Amino acid sequence: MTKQNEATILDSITIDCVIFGFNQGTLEVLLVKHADGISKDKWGLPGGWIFTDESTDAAANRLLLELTGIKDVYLEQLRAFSEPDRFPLSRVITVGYYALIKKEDWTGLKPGATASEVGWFKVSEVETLIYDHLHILGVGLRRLRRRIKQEPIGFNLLPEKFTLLQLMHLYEEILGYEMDKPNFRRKILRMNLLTALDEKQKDVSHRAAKLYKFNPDTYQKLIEKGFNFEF
Amino acid sequence: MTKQNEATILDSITIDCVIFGFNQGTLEVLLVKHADGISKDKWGLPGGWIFTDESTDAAANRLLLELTGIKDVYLEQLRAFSEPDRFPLSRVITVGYYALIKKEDWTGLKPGATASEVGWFKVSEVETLIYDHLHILGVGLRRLRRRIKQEPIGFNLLPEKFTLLQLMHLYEEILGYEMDKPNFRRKILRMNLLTALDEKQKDVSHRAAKLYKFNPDTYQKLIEKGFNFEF
DNA sequence: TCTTATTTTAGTCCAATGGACAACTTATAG
DNA sequence: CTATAAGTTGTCCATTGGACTAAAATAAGA
Repeated sequence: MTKQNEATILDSITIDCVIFGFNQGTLEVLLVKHADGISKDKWGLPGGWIFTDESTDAAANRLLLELTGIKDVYLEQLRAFSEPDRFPLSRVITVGYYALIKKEDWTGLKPGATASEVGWFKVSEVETLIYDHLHILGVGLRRLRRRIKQEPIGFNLLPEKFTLLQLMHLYEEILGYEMDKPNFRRKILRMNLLTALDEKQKDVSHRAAKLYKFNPDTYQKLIEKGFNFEF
Repeated sequence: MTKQNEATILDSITIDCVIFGFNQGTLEVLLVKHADGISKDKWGLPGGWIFTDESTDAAANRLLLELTGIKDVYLEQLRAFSEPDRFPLSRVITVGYYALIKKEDWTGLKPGATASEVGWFKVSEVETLIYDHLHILGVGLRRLRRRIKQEPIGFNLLPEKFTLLQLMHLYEEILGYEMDKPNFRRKILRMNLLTALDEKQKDVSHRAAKLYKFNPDTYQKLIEKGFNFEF
């Protein structure tokens, strides 16, 4: 986190991003190991500075693209984190974001990224991070838990095509409790948000589950009719 | 909005606050008229600078105390607003807050406040504000609508003692639709959040309604048992 | 072809809830 | 005494959520 161009970068404000991914039934977060500075060799959230001519939203999107090479990511601001002593060297306020990415799109660190090392970690196993990043992660997780019950954003963590059971496992992992399979099916299908595909799972040693995809357009139309997603 | 002390105030970050009040069945917001500068004589949200040794939460609380003289106000951060051109003279990011105050506590502008004029306006009738303040107000209103369904925060807008019908009217006004009296009573009383008082309304030309108060301690205990407020 | 695994799918049961509605009771000011 | 508007009780019904049972389907592998 070194400033590259004093003239075009905002002083004393940064962004930090909680990037969630879902892999084999567990919720993961992308962390970076700092290459130098006072937090050398310690893990933290990916972050960066904000150009004077861009919004924080734009800065967060740029960071995400730089770091992952992925465009059009689900991204939402958490809030500003501003404790005076949160950053030990100077007074820096950070604007936190969280992002949901499909791990299938992740092809490894983009060449030329500044961090010395990046890695995916199980959210439940992250215990220490630099500065107040553990706190920001916690806020991000709570926000995700709340949002996923009110808006169909979970699909951003799954591949384009998924089975209902995968979706249920996603909910179970994030919310932290188990669900009933038949009831889950009924409830989610009743909403008419999913399109059943003519495809099935492959390479499984049991009856292959049908694949579905989430239909954002349908969702929009339902919203306009007053539909209220709720889980 | 002029800087008073270059040395102890953060550059390029401000706070702005949407202060809601409830008066005779309508939701109101506190606005200030700027005394000078490019937005002289125009209405906007109350805002201010942040000291280098305080968090934005602390700054918002300080602002509220300076402006209203009221302590212990319900206050929640909305988020950072950061469009590069939101403030015409320079690049300023603002952290938005919204607050709920009991209008009975409001005794007029605190002497010595900087704004030339302050006033309460019906939220539904506010049409123009300086900078992006109308946008911030909108975000605040949406947040209030969402929160009031999930957490018992509406009481912060009512007097200490209130009738069930007053509470219902508060919900109706904020959410924008009418409710059924008997059903509302049943639902809210079933939650056991309210303590019935031995007092009644006075000076009404009909049967006086019983007064209730909200009990935060009871709420806390219920939360710990897994209770989930929902309206 | 048979077995095994696990999903898909259909269906039941019950308690709780929300919404709509009717109607009666009470108390207060004037 | 009366008009007023709140309090209060209760019914009805459609919907939902949760718990549970169990049968049918199908893909891989032996």
